[in-house]
Amino acid sequence: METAGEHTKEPATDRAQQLLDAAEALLIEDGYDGLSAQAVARRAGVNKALVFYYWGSTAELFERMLERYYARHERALTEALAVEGTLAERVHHLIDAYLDYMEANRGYLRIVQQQVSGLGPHLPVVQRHLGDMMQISAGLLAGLAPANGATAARHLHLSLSAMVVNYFTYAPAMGAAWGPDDPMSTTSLAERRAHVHWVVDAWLNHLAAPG
Amino acid sequence: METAGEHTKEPATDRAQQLLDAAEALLIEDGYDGLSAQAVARRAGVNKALVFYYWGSTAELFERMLERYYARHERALTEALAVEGTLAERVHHLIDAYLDYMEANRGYLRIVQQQVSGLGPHLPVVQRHLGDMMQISAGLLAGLAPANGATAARHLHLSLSAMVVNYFTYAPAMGAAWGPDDPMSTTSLAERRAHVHWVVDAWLNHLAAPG
DNA sequence: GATCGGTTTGACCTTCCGGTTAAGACCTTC
DNA sequence: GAAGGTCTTAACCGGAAGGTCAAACCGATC
Repeated sequence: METAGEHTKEPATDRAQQLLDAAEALLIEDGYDGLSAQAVARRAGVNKALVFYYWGSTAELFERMLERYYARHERALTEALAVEGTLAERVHHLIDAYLDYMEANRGYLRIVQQQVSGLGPHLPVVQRHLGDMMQISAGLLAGLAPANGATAARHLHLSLSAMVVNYFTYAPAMGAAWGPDDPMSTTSLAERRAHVHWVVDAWLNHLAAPG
Repeated sequence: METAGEHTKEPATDRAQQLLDAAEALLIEDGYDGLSAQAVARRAGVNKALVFYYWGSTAELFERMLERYYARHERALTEALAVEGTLAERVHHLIDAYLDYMEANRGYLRIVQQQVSGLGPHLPVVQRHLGDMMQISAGLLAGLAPANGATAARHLHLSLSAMVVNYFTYAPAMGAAWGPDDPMSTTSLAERRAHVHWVVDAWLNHLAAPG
């Protein structure tokens, strides 16, 4: 009887975590295409067969990585929502948490985007969590967007998320066209943060006085 | 001496176009991962070797497909910009053209997103065009966003593009969480269109009277 | 020191990938 | 109908992928 090879649940062994971390590092460096049992094992300095011994399959390993990302993300957002304040302040808090998390977890966006746009095998997982996070965020936004239709909370959520997420995806990919500064530098990120906050203020303003 | 196998320039043969179209159809159905010389050939009903006979390599075929998408997209945007009107009207026109193009070319977004987020082999091509389109759009937006910093034209462009693009990427991926209606139905798309227009109006409003 | 369990490894299997090649089919043109 | 280019195909190659397996390792326990 194996101890680690229980593939129905997630193994919590040191080795298993080590492989998970190796996969995450690899994802950040080489993208999703660079992920393979061979590559993960090499990165962790062990034999390829260990990946299957601890995780059963590459699919389960990658899915676990995805779940870990989502768990961290949802916790970050929930914590941000727990802070008291006016509705506007709470939205600003949410944005900050969102940006902070993206900044600290560069591989997260990559794998999610990859799955969604590439009809990847883990799409159901992504789908489920996208729904969950929409509920979290839309619950707050519904407070300031009573109307249905064009200003429905789901639209606001999607746009908010889009403005945050696409910065990390596209600003670095624009190269010199973005500007002289590195989009991932502290000052650039602060500028983007200010932009998103400004947009939200514009929303609030326009919702209050749509002239 | 070959006639079609001139791999330095793009072949314009019927067969070559047929393979290109097959690749595009395949991209829409199965995503970028589903693309392979084998799959493209099978889809077109011909032998795999023809892909290499006409295109030299799968990389060149896919790159040509990408270039074709971008050429169409840039033409659509340029045409939209040629329409006369107030600044606000022209921005609304630009949004409409953007949305129309995305709606009509579902594979486009998929391959671009895939390349950018997956550090794909065609990233340089994407990078170049992202820069070009930024110039096109930012040139217009600069007229209404004089300020540097948080409201710089490049931020407005990125946010605009994000709100359009992410709808097609994420709304369908949210499943039931998005709502009862199919996000790609005519009425849903019209609602999204109204949303983006509303956001732009909010921007203009807030730029004029930032209180 | 023999045994026993969990751990680790190298060697191997199948499948699919991009790509090549030699030969056959086809279609003009003389 | 022979010639010669164009088009198309089956067969093949090397490499890398996911995955399996039996054997070797190794630290406990008796």
